[in-house]
Amino acid sequence: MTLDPPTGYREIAATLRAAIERGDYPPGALLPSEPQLAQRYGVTRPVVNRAVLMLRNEGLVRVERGVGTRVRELPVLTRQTRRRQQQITGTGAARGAFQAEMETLGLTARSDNVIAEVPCPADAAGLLGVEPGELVLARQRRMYANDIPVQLATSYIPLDLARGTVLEQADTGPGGMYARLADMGHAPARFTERVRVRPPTDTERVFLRLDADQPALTIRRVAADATGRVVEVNDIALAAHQWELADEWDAN
Amino acid sequence: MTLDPPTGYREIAATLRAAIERGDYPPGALLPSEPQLAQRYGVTRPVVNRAVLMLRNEGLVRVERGVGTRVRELPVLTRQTRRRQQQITGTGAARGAFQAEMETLGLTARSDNVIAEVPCPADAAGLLGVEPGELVLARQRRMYANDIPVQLATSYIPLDLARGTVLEQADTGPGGMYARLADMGHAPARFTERVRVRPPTDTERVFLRLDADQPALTIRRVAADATGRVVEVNDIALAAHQWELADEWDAN
DNA sequence: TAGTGGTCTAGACCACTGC
DNA sequence: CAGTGGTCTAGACCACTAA
Repeated sequence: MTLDPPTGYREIAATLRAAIERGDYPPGALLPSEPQLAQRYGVTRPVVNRAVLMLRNEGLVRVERGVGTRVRELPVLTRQTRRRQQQITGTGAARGAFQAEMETLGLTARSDNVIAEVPCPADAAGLLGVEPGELVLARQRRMYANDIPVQLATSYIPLDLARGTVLEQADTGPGGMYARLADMGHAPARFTERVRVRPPTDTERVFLRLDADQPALTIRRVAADATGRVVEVNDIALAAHQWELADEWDAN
Repeated sequence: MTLDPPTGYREIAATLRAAIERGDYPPGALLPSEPQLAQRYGVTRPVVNRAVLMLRNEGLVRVERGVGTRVRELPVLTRQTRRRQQQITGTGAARGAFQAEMETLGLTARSDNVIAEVPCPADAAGLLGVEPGELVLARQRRMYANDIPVQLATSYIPLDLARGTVLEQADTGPGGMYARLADMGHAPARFTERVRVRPPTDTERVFLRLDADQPALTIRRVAADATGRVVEVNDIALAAHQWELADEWDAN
């Protein structure tokens, strides 16, 4: 236990972190300005800025330019693995899973879609069996909780499966995309998911309101039909500080 | 495309990142010193330091004090979910799973154990049904790849189950800890895993050689027996940049 | 001892915001 | 306009490492 004033940007960061967790600065509140903090702790502003940077990287606070530094507002969100989502809600009900989870937390869920034919990302081309840069259908879903962006999911589907089908429409009907793929004889039979933590892409950083130093939590799901052909690659991006991934299963 | 010299710490960071990915600085190599980089880019050293900080937070480089800044040596490691590990290797073969994965990558796996009775961490006490601070058995396993620390896993087991049993020994015999719990009539029947990204604790930071700003990827697995009693809480900590989590399953 | 990064001072100018 | 954070200069002193 130290009663001395905090020295060094780490101690200043720890002091601010404790104050936030204690509730001195509730969610949505502004921290004192950096000049004020600098005077309070007897250091120069770059030192305070460095301390605040730690809290930003943790996702504890977020800067609004020209306004100030604000305490994070949303609680931590939980995402059940897709495998669990299917067990609980039946195939293809990702939309419902997001809605349900947000409602559990007392949050308002909202999402919108952007659908376009785009050049296939290089790291997905091999999986989808197309040339890098070849056009594929991209279905991007942007999800919000209390109107705060929290998740960005982009599905890539080969054009020979998607073109001229309802997969090019915003509403894919009952059972969603996977039910339509099943109708076409390409029911997903095997899924893989890979979770990574990495710096956000520019798209992810802007949409998820991340700093350049804040990590994105990413999930790549690959769906293959019974023949082993990959029919969908789904790239999901989350703010790492904002989410928890959950799984649950029985022994054997 | 810009041919101008990089300006600002972000561009300098991007330049260095590109040089590393291009192989100009191979794994294990030292970057030029910060004074050298400052002169090269026509900025002061704090600016270079800030650029290098970005690369450190990404896990791309690591500082050795008094020596220099070194490019990360290990490739990205993969961890199958425990559920998958069980499917593949049978119950309780986590040790084998780590060994096998490292061998696949051509790395040498090693691990050691620390076993002790410790006060139960506050956030595990409720799950284990003990008072906060009450003693529980802690089995900590530290894992290395090519002698580089890569994973720290700590199991907490209630003392009334563990005391006087082989669970207090380093070697728990064939089938491992879960087989012994089964012998005692407390076979794990239901597992939950929760994945979080957060700043490392001091213990994690030191063991995993993380900077204070680098995130840890953590997994908390809870094992309950058939009666629903929690018989183990396992906290796993990984360097977030170093690992990929993988899962795989069949539809329905 | 010389070289490394860790950290700080005491300024400064800038873009952006809300009034 | 004043206030916010973003970023930089031009130094400085420190602890640590390797020789």
